[in-house]
Amino acid sequence: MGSGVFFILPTLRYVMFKPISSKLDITELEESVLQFWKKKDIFQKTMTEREGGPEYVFFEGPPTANGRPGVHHVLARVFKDMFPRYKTMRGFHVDRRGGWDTHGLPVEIEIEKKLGFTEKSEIEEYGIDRFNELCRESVFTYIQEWERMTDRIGFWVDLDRAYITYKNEYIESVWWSLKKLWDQDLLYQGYKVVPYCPRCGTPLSDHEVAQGYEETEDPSVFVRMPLADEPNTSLLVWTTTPWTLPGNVAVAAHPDEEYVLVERTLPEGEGGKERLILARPLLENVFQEEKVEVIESFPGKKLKGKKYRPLFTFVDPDKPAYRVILEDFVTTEDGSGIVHLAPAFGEEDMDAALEHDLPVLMTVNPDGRFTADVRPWSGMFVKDADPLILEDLENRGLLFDVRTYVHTYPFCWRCDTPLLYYARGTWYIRTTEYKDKLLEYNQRINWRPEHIKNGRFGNWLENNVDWALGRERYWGTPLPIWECDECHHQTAVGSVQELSQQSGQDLSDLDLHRPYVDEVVLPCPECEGTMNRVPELIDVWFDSGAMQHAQWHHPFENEEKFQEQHPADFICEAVDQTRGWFYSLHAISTLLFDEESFKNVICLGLILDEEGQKMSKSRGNVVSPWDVLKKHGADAFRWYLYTASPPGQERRFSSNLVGEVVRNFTLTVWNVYSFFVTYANIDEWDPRNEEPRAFNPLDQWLRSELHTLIKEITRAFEDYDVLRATRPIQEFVDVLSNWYLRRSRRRYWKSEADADKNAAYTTLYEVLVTLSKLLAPTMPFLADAMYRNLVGSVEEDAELSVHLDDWPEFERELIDEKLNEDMSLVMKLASLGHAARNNSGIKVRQPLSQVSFSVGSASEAQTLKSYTDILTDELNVKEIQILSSADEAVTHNLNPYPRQLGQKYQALFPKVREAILDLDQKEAAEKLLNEEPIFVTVEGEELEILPEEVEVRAQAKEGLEVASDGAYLAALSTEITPSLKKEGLARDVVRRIQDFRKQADFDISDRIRISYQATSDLTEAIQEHKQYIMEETLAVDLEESAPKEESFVSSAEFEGEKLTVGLEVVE
RNA sequence: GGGCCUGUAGCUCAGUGGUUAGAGCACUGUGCUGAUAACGCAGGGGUCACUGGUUCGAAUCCAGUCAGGCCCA
Repeated sequence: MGSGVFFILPTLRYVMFKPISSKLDITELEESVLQFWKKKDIFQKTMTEREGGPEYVFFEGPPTANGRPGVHHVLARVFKDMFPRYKTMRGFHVDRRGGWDTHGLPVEIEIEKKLGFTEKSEIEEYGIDRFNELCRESVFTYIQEWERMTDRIGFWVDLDRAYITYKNEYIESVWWSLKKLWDQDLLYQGYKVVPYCPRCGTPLSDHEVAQGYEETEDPSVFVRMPLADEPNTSLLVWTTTPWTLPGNVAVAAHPDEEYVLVERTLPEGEGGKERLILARPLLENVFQEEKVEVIESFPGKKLKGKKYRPLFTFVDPDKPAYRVILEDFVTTEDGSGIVHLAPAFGEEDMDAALEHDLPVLMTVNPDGRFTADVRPWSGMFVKDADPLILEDLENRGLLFDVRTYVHTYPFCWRCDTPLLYYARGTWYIRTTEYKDKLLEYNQRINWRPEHIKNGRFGNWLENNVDWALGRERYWGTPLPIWECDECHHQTAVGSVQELSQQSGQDLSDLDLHRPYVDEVVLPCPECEGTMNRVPELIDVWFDSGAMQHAQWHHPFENEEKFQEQHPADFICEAVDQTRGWFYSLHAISTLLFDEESFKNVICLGLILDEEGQKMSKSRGNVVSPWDVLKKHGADAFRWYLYTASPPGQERRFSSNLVGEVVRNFTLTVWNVYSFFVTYANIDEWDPRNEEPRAFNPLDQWLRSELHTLIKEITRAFEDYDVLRATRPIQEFVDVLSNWYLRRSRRRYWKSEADADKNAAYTTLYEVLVTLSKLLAPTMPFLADAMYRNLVGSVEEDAELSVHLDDWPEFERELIDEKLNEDMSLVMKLASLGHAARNNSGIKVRQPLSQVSFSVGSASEAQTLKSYTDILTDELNVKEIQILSSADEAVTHNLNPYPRQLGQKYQALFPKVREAILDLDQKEAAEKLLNEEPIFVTVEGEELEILPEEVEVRAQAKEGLEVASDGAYLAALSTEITPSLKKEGLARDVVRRIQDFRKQADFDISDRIRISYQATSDLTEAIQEHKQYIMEETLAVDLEESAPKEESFVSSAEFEGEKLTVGLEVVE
């Protein structure tokens, strides 16, 4: 033990490091680190101290604080946290501004529920002003819990300066961007087909629609649409919604499917024959048993542009209509392969209408009843008119067949009315015009996981449709477009100032929300009329996507800040944001700023519960982050999320899995750290000392591994590869604790303070300090606690916190790959040695004379020779031997490596393999082990087989305690001589006394006196190894006598011997 | 219905062309320990979702099927 201990009283002892308990109280540690950060303003300092450094730009995707934060929010937040922390340590300045998303339907629904509303109209009756006030209050219902959670998990984001989407300045910036789009003619009014409840008179959101799918039976109708230019020939057209037929403007066929013209005989009484066109794969489906004659067969393309006579002519189309168009969405699984298109009542129909410039016939009123134009059924609910429409067609000979069709169809979740797909006028952003740029700029983004780039996100951009911006709601950013009552002239307003000017009143204090903004009227510049704001709000996704400029109130303020902070270097959200925030950022940036919005993005998988179900409020399976935080702490929680699976993959989560991290990783780090602090303090070891250091191979190896680790981790961070930035640290800590420290332990508590000991401390110190830095971005609490004790206690000018220090640089000259490989061979052999001992049933405490190893090559044998010290010690044997193929103990056989030989000889490989196995195995093995080639003849050709192409496996002969794995084998000599036996007994004595010391609660460095009584063989062993026992147990005296009364007395039995000892501390 | 992802031990996940599929946890046995709520060694536990194909060789590549998830219809 440290020499100083003897002469200086403990209380006076100079303690370099703050003593720490070997038992870690995670919660207490983390809380104290949090307090320290707060007290010393560390987070602010990480920003201010890096001012002037290069900028690293992070965008916070704003959450909504009207719900409690869950585990999935923790997931996103810890991933968001690690890169800014890392970049800060690399010298970058990161402005980590927070944000809150505050508008939107979910907020409104909460309030509607609270007020017990079931109809939209109730909101207006209640008053939009009061309603919106409630929304405004509710969005921060849980803000304190969000702040508490954010703080507790160590997500450093500046919430005091957070942008808030409902603020006037924010809305004004959004208005500016909308005006800019308007000026570029990218904002327009058009139709969007939405799921619509005719009874409630409102469109439904996707979420609402998804709740109401039910299986239902609808008519499956085949109608004839007679071709205009070919007599007695009709297209056979299919629909399940007869009420949409008066709105028909075209039919669609698939361009590449095969279509046929058939002739059939009309039933008795109708006389004659008719010709019909339909898809060939559906012939049987349509005609079933009936025999028809196929006249002609052709691809769908041929039908393009064919004109037909409309079924109804209630409304005059304002554009050319009634022709065949080609669409890929047409299938030949149901119906006839020719689909009727009514653009007002189907999204695909509407898209096709836009693409082919077809008219849109509005034959249905918003209440779900036919318009006055549709004379026979005017005012009738469309579903009720179905049979009448069919009857009409039947009478006119246009109905071919009516069947029934069972499918899932959405119903209103409130009133169970079947939903109609119905075109509503709304506002669009013409993103399609920028499709090429959207795609081009997407290529510049580094997506994690990569497949999102050209997969989910790329496909979404490929199939880009104009962004439907309008919402007929209340709590959101109002669309700043005013329209004249008289001449319908429209104008967009891009700022409060503009609005003031145009309205002729000072509106600088106007709340830009409804209903106040609706009260502002403008004089029409084109006529005498007045202009009112259009009723729509905008999609909340536009709100959050606009944060890239709106958070700075750009362009009204902070121009420099905006330039500096765009685009983002890094953003991170879950994969469900692909078409949400990721898209809205990308689209707005592309259209407005002509560049990508973010350069790197981590797209997280969703968190599932233990059963693999999505966590959601409605399912009630949400794991509260607080349960995890209280039990296991934030570091372990974070570490689990980083290391459990690739970030992009969905993951099952449970609190227990986080507990594993604590046991496996956190505590291991802690134990190494606490070991170091304990012994360094006892030895008064000072990292600044300039005493000589003699690094042994283990030190060199550990440092080589450490610098390899720094290199790997740094590369992984630069690559946004979270698994590789974390998992290797875990592996490193494992070998640090279970190999380096296990093998080096005695160096720390031997008496001499020599160059070897100094080297051991130096190595461990460097490793721990470096680890604290490597762990800082991911385990910020533990890392800082370690750093502040290890570095802060020593260096006067040390940084206050690891998070203010620089990231470690690896030193190339310390990395020795050969050494790394050699050591892993040694560890492998140690493991085999343990296995052999285990097989023998002889405990490790019993020294044995020798263990023999067989290895795979001459160079490995060389390696083994240079590390015999480590192995003799680890395996408690006196001697290590190397087995050669000539030895009696072992036989060898050959295992041709498929990888090498298979690639080299391809189809010949099986024969090559045979030939190798046919050789004299012993002779061939000998050559290969000496790194010489062997030769085989295959199909008359002599082939040279190289040593690296064949594995030489060792097998022990009978009668030895062995363990083997592939080429490696350990054989143990199991003879226990009387001398070995005594040595074993002495070690047993040491083991018991150490145990008693622990039981007696002596201090690690206490010197003791031992008195003992033992059976005769044991006594002999103790006497023979007296010096050894005294050294190991820190005894100043070891004598055979009855224990004194005041001493700690205990006894033990082992190996058939009895031992009683009395221990007393030397004062 | 479409797109993307996933399916490997009881659980969480590695393995992306090499014949003998791994790790950690959990379980059983055993050993070690004055840093260890640890650790070492061993054992049980697998139709690599299924079917077909390519290949000397497939968990891995291809096609299809099934199941789960997300997004969109």
